[in-house]
Amino acid sequence: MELDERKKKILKAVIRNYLETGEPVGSRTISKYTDLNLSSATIRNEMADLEEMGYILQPHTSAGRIPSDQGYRFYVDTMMEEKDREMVELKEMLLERQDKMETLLKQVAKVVAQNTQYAAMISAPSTHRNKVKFIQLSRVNPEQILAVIVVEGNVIKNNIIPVTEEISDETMLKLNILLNTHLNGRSIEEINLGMIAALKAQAGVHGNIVGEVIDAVGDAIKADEDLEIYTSGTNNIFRYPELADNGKASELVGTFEEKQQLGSLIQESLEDEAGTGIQVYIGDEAPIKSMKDCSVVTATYELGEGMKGTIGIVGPKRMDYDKVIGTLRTIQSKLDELYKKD
Amino acid sequence: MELDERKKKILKAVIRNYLETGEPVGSRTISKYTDLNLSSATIRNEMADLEEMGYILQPHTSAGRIPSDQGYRFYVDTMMEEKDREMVELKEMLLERQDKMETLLKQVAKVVAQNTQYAAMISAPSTHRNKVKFIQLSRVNPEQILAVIVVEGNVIKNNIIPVTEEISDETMLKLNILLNTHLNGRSIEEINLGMIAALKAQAGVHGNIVGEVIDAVGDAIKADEDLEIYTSGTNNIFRYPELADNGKASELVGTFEEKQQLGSLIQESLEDEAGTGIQVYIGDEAPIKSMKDCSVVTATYELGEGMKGTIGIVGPKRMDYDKVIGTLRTIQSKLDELYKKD
DNA sequence: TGTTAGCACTCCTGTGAGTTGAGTGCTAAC
DNA sequence: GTTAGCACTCAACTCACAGGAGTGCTAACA
Repeated sequence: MELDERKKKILKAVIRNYLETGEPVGSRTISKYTDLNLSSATIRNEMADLEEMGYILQPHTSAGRIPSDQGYRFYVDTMMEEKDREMVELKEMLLERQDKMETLLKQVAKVVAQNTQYAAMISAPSTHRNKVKFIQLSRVNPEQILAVIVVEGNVIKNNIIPVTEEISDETMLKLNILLNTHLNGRSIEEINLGMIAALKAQAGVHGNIVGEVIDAVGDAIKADEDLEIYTSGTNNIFRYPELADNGKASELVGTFEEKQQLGSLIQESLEDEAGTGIQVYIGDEAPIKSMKDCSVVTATYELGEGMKGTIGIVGPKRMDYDKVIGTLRTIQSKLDELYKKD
Repeated sequence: MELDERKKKILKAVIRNYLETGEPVGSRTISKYTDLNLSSATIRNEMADLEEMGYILQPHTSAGRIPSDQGYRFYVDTMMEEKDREMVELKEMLLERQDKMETLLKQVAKVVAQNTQYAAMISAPSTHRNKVKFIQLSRVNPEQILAVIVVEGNVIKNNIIPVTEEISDETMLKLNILLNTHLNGRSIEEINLGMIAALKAQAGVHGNIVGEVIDAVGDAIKADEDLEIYTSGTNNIFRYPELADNGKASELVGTFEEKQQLGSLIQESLEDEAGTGIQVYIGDEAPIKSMKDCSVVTATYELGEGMKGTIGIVGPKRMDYDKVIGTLRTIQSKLDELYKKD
């Protein structure tokens, strides 16, 4: 059977109505609130067809229809009319410049959650294939040396190294030069065991310091990889009865707290980039099973230098996709501006 | 009226029973499950007295009794029998040494949540009245200077300062000496406007760099104050019907996500230290209003050098206080050991 | 005087019947 | 192809009623 123009209109009307009310929608409603000028009986026939084709379904015989996952998918793919969202709070927020990435991200998540009334998450931007940019050893006091490692993307790692023996200024200088000449500009793949051994040999009795520094380098690059994720508005899930029942709510809250679980979502969204960087997962499409009754919309954002992160919104399947996607687009461009201004 | 031995026994029995079942407990139950050998009628008389005195209450006329906040309070203050908790996971966890404070705290929170089946939170230890320990400026590349500030307690703050003019090695050295001689060992109160002005004047054209460094010093000390808090097991609240209903659950989840709100609790628990450092807040006693139907137990822990943090457990009023307090005590001592081993 | 048995009373809880109403599918007429 | 009409379905609500747990009170007992 074919999905002609009229069927599409009806499907759209069903979905729109259901997104608003959350109640199954009947033929009479459609007949009244569309410009099709068709009687409810005709609508009923069409709806029976749509059901057969899998776009909508009936919770029970004598109820109206609700969209199926396939229906939502069709809607998202072909019928959406993105709303342009103006977010006052966001503008204000970005006016007072955030120095700390963490604060910025938390704020963005908060604004998104407040604007959409869904749960929001955001991952810190991560660069891949980091290279060492700069290393600095300094003596804090006779027993402690501070190692600062800066890797590309200005991720900074500090490490305090305890030392037993006295270390002269000269030695410190030597170690600094040694480390910088050999490690700067190197990626983690380039720093191999042979190199490490050679460096340690050159450092002589202070080989252990070199060892610690190299460990810290590894950490600095890795730390960047185990992505930090911030969430906001988790409690918005209680707004939607279909998610708020005990079992589901508990699972979802758990997932949002155990942020690692969200990692797979972030990952997938970063990899599978198609054009605009906005992805919609409906029900089982998301890689997290506790979200099987949810829809998830993710957007990748870029903060320059290939620093990519992901923003995600989790809500019920009857999510206001138009609004959500509009919001995410706005955020994308604001973040872009923000970087350019820097 | 006086609270004689028998009344106490009955009160204890009512509370114990209610903690287990969560159902109002009737006179017959008490008569059967205590060694008092009294008939239900007698128990009823006593229970009427206990109700009049405010220790227990009736949800409705024909129901059993449940403890009032006052009843819980009395129980916690005078009748508890702490259980010694052995936590296998904790031991294992602490065996594999955690290098990162953050990971350690998250793990502790997780273990506590899993062991108690309540929601857990933990604040990072913070030292008060920090002093600057060490400052180091270094040139990452011609346009960027990295400032590293170490304050007491080894809190480290990095700041990248963009510069337009070329800065010579000599100037860098001078700036380093200038900053270190004047700022090291100073607390935030000691660094006043006059001092800042003087430093800027001495730095001449590079006054802006000094300004940025001083801002960073402020941040480093402040960063330590706006406490980091980690949570775990938020979804445990769904185990307890009295907390799981939509409105309450939503509020609680919100509170746990907005970690600042938990700050007041942490603060209070740190200040009001009476001996063991364990505090019990029943209902309204806690400074957070979304927890009015909860009980909160907090414990301060010390990681040496006056680094104090707080662990908290949030659950229903019918919390297994004995177990929770036992657990917290165990954690306290384990963390203590951990520090000593260092 | 303290304890207990007995009894009427309260009130939550569960159940089953009956009603309502929204919505459907089908048929026949337009 | 569209529509009016009608019988049918089924969740949701209401209501009455029974059951049961628990109480308070009274009177009797040790």
